[in-house]
Amino acid sequence: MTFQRFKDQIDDVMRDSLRKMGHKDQEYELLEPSKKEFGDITCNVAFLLGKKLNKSPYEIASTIVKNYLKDSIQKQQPRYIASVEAHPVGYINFTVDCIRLGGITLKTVLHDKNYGFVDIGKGKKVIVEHTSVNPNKALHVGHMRNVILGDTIARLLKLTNHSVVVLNYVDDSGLQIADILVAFLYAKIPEEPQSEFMKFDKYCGNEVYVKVNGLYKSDSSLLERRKLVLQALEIIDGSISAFASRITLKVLREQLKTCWRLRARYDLLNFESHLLFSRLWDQVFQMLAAKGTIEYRTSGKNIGCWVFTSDVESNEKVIVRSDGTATYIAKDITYAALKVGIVQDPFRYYIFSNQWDGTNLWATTIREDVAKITPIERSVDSYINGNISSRRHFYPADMAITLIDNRQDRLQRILGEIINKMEYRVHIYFPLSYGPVTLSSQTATQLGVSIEENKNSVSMSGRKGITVDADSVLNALHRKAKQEAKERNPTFSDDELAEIAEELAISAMRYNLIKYDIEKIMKFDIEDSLSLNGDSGPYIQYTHARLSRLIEKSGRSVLADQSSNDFMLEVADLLNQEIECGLLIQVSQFENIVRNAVENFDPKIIARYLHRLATIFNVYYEKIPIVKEQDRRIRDARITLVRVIKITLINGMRALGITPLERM
RNA sequence: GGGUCCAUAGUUCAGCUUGGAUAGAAUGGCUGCCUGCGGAGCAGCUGGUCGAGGGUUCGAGUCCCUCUGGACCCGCCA
Repeated sequence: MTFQRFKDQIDDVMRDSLRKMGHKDQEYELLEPSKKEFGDITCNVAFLLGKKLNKSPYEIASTIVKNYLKDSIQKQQPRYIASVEAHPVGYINFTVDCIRLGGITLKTVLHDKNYGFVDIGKGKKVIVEHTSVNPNKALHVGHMRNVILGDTIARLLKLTNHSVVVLNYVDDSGLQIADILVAFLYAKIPEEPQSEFMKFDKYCGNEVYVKVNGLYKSDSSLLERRKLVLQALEIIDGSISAFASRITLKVLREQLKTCWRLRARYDLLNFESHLLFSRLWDQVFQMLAAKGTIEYRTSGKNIGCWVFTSDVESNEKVIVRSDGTATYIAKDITYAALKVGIVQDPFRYYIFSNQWDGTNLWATTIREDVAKITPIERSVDSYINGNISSRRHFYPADMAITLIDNRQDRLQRILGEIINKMEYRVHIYFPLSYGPVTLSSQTATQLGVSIEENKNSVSMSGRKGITVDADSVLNALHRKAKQEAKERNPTFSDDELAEIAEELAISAMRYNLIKYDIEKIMKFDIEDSLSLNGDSGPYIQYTHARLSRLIEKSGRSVLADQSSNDFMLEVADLLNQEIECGLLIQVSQFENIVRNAVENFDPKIIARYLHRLATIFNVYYEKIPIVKEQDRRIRDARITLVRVIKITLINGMRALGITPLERM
């Protein structure tokens, strides 16, 4: 902890002073001042005491400062507080000793490549479920928000020493899948897209699904077919199931390509069909019935059903229909129960694929024996090569986080209630809800969607074809970034440019999807999203490239041995410009930023921090000579500061899944 | 009908958890800054009755109430 040392010290001297004044239990807050001239940390205690003592805040503040605080501060060793002042408004403003804080910050960062990633998790196991898109369509930008938020949170948790398992739930047995199957089997819609450039996931979602939904209106026999298909999906070894498996895996592979392209990763694919075949629900049902969590209705509206009565909702929720079949929330309960260990893991696993980061992606299977894996499952992925049927330990976890669209909040609350009644550990099941993505009116108009006069955004709808798929946005970003990179680096080969462009596209997309408040609806505008300037991922990368160039040009340091303690203070002493102090303070706050982001599951905090750090550095770069500085010692001190900023920036980028570039 | 959430520069958004000093970014528009460390940058100007009204408070963008406008949720569908 670096900046925290300063804060802790203020806490100490405040406590000490208040105790001596006879206000031992007086509360107060240590806040970040709104302006730089008000110091580095400010305390509001005089306002709070003023109320009690009926005196003016300034009077109290100056008494505390003069009579108590100054003495108390003198005794601190080492002293991080440089000065303290009672402001006429009533605040007590503390200023940090930049040399002491700078010294300890430089030392900490230079000795720890993982600077900032404090051990918050202590090995605690966390399951993060994200993506979970029906395998009948291409991912649109709304899905991408789920993917990127989930992936970033998983990264943050992993970097802070949580044991993380990332799940992707594949709903391969619902109505939407049946639609696609009906289209191919009975509606004469070809199984292969007309154009070889059309991705299969997009083909299914944008053409097949839309077409078959149109056909239902004119040909009601297709609806009958769909009913039969739905039933057939529940037969383990049926031909419909096998066909369904082939189609959904084909779509899934295309979806995963998009997710992997954005540097998301998973540990396990959980297939809904396997969950159903496992009969786990029967166990869960027995437990719920035995505990009285769900009740059988013998009269009233829901006669013949098993229902759950919420403590907070007025309407009771049907869990088992009067015909004995379970409603869809049953599988959510089952899945949640599995995640938190209420029921035993029934699955076997096989390696579905290798991923971009070198890790294996596993998938569930309900087969006990390698040989029984169907040729279809096998052929779909050549990576399998017999490595099937391992027992793995994906479940249970100390905490299960699920990324969900906030339109499902109500349902998830009920689910949470049910889990809490089965499991004594609280907050173990944690739905993390985010606002859906809507399209700006401009973007909607570009898609040919007519919008009402007073509306300035449009909800996406797969059925109506109102979507912006992730691949198209990425491709557009890639093209634009490549063009710009080429203008700046005319000598680079096409491959080099493509590589850079891809990293810029990924970073622009990822940054854009996490920078907004997680719980708020996000308006997506295709033009805005293509921006590579300002508050964006590429801006961070640009700053990193600048830092790299400076280090590259710096040569050998004339300063003392960099591992010594004296070196740190020597360097901090040379960094006596105001903006250098500001940069050191920023760097020293990174640990607190990470802690904040993890505790609130809020990646936006990291993005805002990186932007601020990069901005201050870019101002520094404009104002102060670094490599050009004539005094060798000052020059080398500045290069040391540059190195420290670079490490901090890189670590923030690691958390966000943005690649630091050397050139762009 | 019941419930959840939102409203802050032309636009997109921070700030609200925990009330405090002159409400911040980005973008757009206008204007400067490269023979110099990377101009995907920096500096300046422009731009706000914090939806409206009331209340609590020494003090409200922030807390409470009412109203207006908007989004979403509430099935023996998934």
